[in-house]
Amino acid sequence: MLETFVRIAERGTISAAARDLGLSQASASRQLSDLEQRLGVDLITRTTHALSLTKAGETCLTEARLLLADWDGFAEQFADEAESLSGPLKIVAPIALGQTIALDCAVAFQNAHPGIVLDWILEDRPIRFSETGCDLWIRIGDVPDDTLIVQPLSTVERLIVAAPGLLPEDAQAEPERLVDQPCLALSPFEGGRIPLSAQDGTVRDVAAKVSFSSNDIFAVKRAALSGAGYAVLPRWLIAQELEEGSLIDLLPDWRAPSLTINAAYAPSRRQTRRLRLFLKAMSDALKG
Amino acid sequence: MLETFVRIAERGTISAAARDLGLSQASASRQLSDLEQRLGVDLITRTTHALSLTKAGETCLTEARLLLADWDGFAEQFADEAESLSGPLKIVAPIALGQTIALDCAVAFQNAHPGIVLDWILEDRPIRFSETGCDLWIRIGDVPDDTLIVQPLSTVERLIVAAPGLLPEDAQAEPERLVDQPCLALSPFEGGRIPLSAQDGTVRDVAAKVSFSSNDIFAVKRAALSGAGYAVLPRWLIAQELEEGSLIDLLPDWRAPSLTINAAYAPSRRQTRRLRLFLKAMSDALKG
DNA sequence: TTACAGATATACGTTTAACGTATGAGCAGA
DNA sequence: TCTGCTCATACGTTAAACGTATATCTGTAA
Repeated sequence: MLETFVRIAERGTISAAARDLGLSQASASRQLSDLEQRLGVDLITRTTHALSLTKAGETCLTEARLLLADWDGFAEQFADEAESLSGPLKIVAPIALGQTIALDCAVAFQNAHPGIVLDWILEDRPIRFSETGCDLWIRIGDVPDDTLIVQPLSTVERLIVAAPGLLPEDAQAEPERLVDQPCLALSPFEGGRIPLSAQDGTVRDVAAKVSFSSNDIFAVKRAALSGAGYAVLPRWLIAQELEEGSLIDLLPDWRAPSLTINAAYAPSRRQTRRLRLFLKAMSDALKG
Repeated sequence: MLETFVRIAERGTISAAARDLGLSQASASRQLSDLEQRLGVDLITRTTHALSLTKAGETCLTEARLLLADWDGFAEQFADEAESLSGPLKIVAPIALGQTIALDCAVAFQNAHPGIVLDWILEDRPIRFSETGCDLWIRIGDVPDDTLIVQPLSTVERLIVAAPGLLPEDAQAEPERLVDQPCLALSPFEGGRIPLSAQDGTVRDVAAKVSFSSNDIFAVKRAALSGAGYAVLPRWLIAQELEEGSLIDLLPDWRAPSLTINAAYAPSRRQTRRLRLFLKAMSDALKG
């Protein structure tokens, strides 16, 4: 009943929700009516071709999701630990991360637990998490939603790199060597300055001469590989290139501020075991 | 289903729970079996004449109560504000408080909302709240259960009083005048000293010569009224006697440490409206 | 020891609630 | 206008839940 309502709200149509749940359209429609009557409020205003949540429907949706998650967690806590995991797991991740190491981890998790059905959504922009029906939101940097529980998974080391030849390799290199070089920036890049810090805590600001910027980090990486300039890139993205030597660490003693990879989820009283274990797996993978 | 399980656990027999819920004994028994099968765990070990919760049953009970409370709160939040309150409200209160002003407040609340069914339990000793099935626990002083949400309702001013004649009334009286007088103590009374503080913050410890002690505050009050000595009593207990003059404030400038009246309840995501309003009424009554 | 009162679990027929199919009406896009 | 999709309602069917009846067990009192 609650599940049907949530599904209807997510899919935007009663018919689609009914198909999802293996119900007839008539049943889904009736369940929604019943719920509305039981609560004494209209939840969804229906025209024949478009549904929209009422004000009460909005709050009902978020509350219902929490309630369902609580119930899932409740039922699951008694399940035998040895029992295999199963069930849906819908996750939003940053695009670049979700195409590479996070994806590897997720796929490995799915292989280890064949009963799990992963829905892997890539999206860099902030989302209204509660409206997405997702179980987990992986995000680099702050999570702009204080209704969620945020758990840091790992930190991202960011290096100044370029293709060999742009500058000679130099273990003692100082930040000032960057000022005349073209910078390949990941937009939005604000302020035009790159704050760098050394291992001993010294801090230095370097002006960046941006010659290329993109909102796609793979494009920035490719530009760097082609020798177009230097870029600030996370280690996980360029680990292989560093090893191969196709990119080199221009300032081995200096690092751009590290970012935090956070995991955010709805504050249900007891999270499902599959989410708990997925979080653990992801945390281990990102730290290792 | 969950409700049936909780009721069975509370009543200790399936038959009684079935009667409470208006079900046949067979249905209640089957619902319990179904729940156990669904969770895959034995919740209650049954012999023909006695039930006892298993380990899993214990945790299931507390979780189920929270889940049910959440559901109640969920369903209720859409109810029309104008609708009258109804439903059960089971409350544990300290004996003396629950026989006097708190009782007055509770009865007034019940009169204002005839649909409410109050179950008013008086108990001074710490309880295992989650095992009682209560909605609210009113307690003077600390609440020894950190799984609960604690909300201070009011503070209790405590005066040094005695019947007239024990000592002459004296607006400038100093604590030292007590040392030779018999003290009527509420047990447990530990340390043998009464810490007093003046309005200006001055603190003074007075040794108490205990000649009488009781675990019943009404007995202490009565002993004081009979002139047996002085006592430390809360203002709400003796407001009328002070007005009549049958007890007098021996140290008008000094007070024993005040206590806090706390309200504690289970951390459900959304408390029921009746509990919320009762708390407000009780808070107003105790502060006024 | 025996009888009884009160407890639980199961079997079986019945009632009730939920479901699916079918149908009519409404709206969008071709 | 026509087609394809939507939602709501009516109706017959299916499945779940319920109650009655029954067998069994146990603690208590005769």
